[in-house]
Amino acid sequence: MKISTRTRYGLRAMIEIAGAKPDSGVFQKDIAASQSLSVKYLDHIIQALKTARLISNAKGKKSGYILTRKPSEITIFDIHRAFEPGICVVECISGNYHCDLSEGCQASGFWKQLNNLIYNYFNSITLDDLIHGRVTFEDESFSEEASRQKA
Amino acid sequence: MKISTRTRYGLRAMIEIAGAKPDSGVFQKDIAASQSLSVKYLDHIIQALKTARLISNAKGKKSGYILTRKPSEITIFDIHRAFEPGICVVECISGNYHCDLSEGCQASGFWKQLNNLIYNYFNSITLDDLIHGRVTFEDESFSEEASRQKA
DNA sequence: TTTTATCCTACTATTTTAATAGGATTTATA
DNA sequence: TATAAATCCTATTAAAATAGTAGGATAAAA
Repeated sequence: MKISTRTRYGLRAMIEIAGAKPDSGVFQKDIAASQSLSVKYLDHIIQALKTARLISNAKGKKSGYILTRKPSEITIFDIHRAFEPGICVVECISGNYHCDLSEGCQASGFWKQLNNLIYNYFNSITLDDLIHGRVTFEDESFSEEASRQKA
Repeated sequence: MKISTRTRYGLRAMIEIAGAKPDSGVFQKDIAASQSLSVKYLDHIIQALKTARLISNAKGKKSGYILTRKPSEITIFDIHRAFEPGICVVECISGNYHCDLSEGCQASGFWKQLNNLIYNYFNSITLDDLIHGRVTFEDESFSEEASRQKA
């Protein structure tokens, strides 16, 4: 249950582009610098965002990226979809998958609900919410219990 | 964002054990057969559940597993925890992680909320809910939009 | 025409996960 | 008391996914 680093970097890149002055595009090298990534690596991430038509730029030397839509019109699901084909927590709930056991599988409903929960969340939050600090989590205790990690 | 197959099989094994007649334990070979897994592979999964003290058995030839608690007292989070150290959708929100950018990271709140959402869901559903069919998902349209997968 | 920046594709390395394998231990039972 | 059935335990291999690097083509501003 890990979000890929590409998606994480992609979201941060979007936040950075969204936060720039409206008239000036943002360069890859600046994003790379502020996020401590090589320009070459960030390149993939930027290209994925561009292919998904979330950002655009002029060609040539004076390029630099801007959003194609207002931050309030870009959901996190849109950004996630630039890097992943969709949200699918287990293969066996995707459309064309056939499972011999699915007839009586008492777990599939649980996974479908989980999938839906995540999808609805991703779809309900926009880039605008993030850049205006409307999505925060104050309670420090959550990480103790739930997000314990390998040493 | 994939649930590991071990966790999936583990959940199904728990459902199978929970669904057995109360007085008779369930054998690995029977679970393996009904889920089309080798006994050797299922072995790992069963051992993880046992280490997590979710199931127990007698030693020797007439073994066979039973739940250590009532299904209503076993949450999906308990089962998940038998296979994973915790729920952690991105490394950078776990307790002892330090991120240079976290000072002004406008994404971390989003990830923490996601983590919490999943944790609360896992914690709110019990094995009893599953074996009595209380967790279902009827709407067929969800998979079209959200869970599209690679061909 | 040189420089800056994106664009595009291929590749390598790393890590994670899935699955197999071999044999030790325990105990019912023939 | 031997043997068969079952779990227990550890090591290893195989496969897949992901992260990250590399090289050069292209476009346009200076």
